Amino acid sequence: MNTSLKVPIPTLERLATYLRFLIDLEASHVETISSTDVERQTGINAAQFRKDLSYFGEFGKPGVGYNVAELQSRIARILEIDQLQPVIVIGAGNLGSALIGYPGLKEHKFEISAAFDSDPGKIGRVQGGLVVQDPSELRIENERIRARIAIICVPAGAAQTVANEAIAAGVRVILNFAPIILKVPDRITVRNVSFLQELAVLSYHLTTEQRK
Amino acid sequence: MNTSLKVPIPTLERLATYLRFLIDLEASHVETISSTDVERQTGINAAQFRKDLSYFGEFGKPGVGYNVAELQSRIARILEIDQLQPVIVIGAGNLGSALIGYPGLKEHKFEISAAFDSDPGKIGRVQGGLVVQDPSELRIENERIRARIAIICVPAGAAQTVANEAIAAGVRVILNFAPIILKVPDRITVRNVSFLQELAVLSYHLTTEQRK
DNA sequence: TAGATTGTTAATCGATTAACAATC
DNA sequence: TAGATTGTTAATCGATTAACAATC
Repeated sequence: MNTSLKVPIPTLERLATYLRFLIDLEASHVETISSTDVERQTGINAAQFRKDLSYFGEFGKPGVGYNVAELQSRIARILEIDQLQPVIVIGAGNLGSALIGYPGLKEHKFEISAAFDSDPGKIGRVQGGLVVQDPSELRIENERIRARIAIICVPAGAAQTVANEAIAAGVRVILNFAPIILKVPDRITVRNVSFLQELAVLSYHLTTEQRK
Repeated sequence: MNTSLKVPIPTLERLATYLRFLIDLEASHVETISSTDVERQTGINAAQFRKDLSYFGEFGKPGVGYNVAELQSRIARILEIDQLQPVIVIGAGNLGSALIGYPGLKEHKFEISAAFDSDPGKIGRVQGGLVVQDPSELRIENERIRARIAIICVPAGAAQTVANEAIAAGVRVILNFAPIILKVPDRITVRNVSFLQELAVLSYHLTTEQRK
């Protein structure tokens, strides 16, 4: 095994893809799979797959392949998706509501434990079984919930402020949907999701015709 | 200028970030900006910024910097975000509805021109000014709309089928929210957005504590 | 044993960044 | 002219992939 501590981000992203794929395989009662099978079915290079796994140990049997159930549960453990993880959502607009109502999260052990919004018209309302709260409650609420993950779906103008509040409340990683670059301390990890960025890249591809 | 045709994907992603940033600068009446300013305010390396732009031409004046308004409009042109682009949304559940109702899209010249869903309970209903249609209408509808961009927000099980239908209807690039790897012809570009993948990567970061 | 497939090393490829001559 | 900053080349860094000995 590759004892180095530096796991490339692309490797982590693919790990999540493998996990999804393995869950589907298990549902279709496939017991064993080889790295070549993975390549055929996902398009991810077989050597890449093996290399990705090598950061975390040995998972297969030479000449045989990988046990689907075992690999699945070991990847889940690596990604800490084997135990329920509380998450807070800040911003209960269209997107926030969609996330709160998304059943896939719970299936992957992410549980939305609280929702916040500064709109007085939303505070106190119930969404997906949660009462929407004022962001000023964030700190006190999170003493109880102890969420380390926050999802930010507020407009760009409010994002930095709520990010600061979330961090003060003990959040350590942030999934940011606001189209803005958040300034955070080094110890905090942020991942940005931007529909507009995705669409912009696709839009460029339209101009150039071909490309794989 | 770097006449090579191969623009790295990360460069395109950053281009979208620059565009957003420049729009904000323009709103604050900043007229000129240097690559060092960009680094200070976005965290993106100054050389990187200059290199990214170099794929598309010359944009600045040595000793002076870049004209914000001009750079903004030229990047918009490169990404084809200077003219209204029709988009179809397939899947009008929580996420699909959120996208249909997202004003940021129109601001960036993406116009959702049709929405489809196979749920009979949704077909015929109006959402965000659009009548939800049966996916079997996709082909005929798109003869009129001529959208080349489709956003897929159906469950995993239905995603490949609707992708095929979208492609048959003339769609050339796909933004896929379904947690599945779509099989598409080489000429089609797909970008995947996966909340679960994002959360999984963040979840891993929690296990390792530090990291930037 | 022969065939298959792993885990890992080494080679390749591509993206980031530092350095600097050219230019305003 | 002196100072600032560009665009681009070259050096560095990191990720992908091919190759293969080890192993079932």
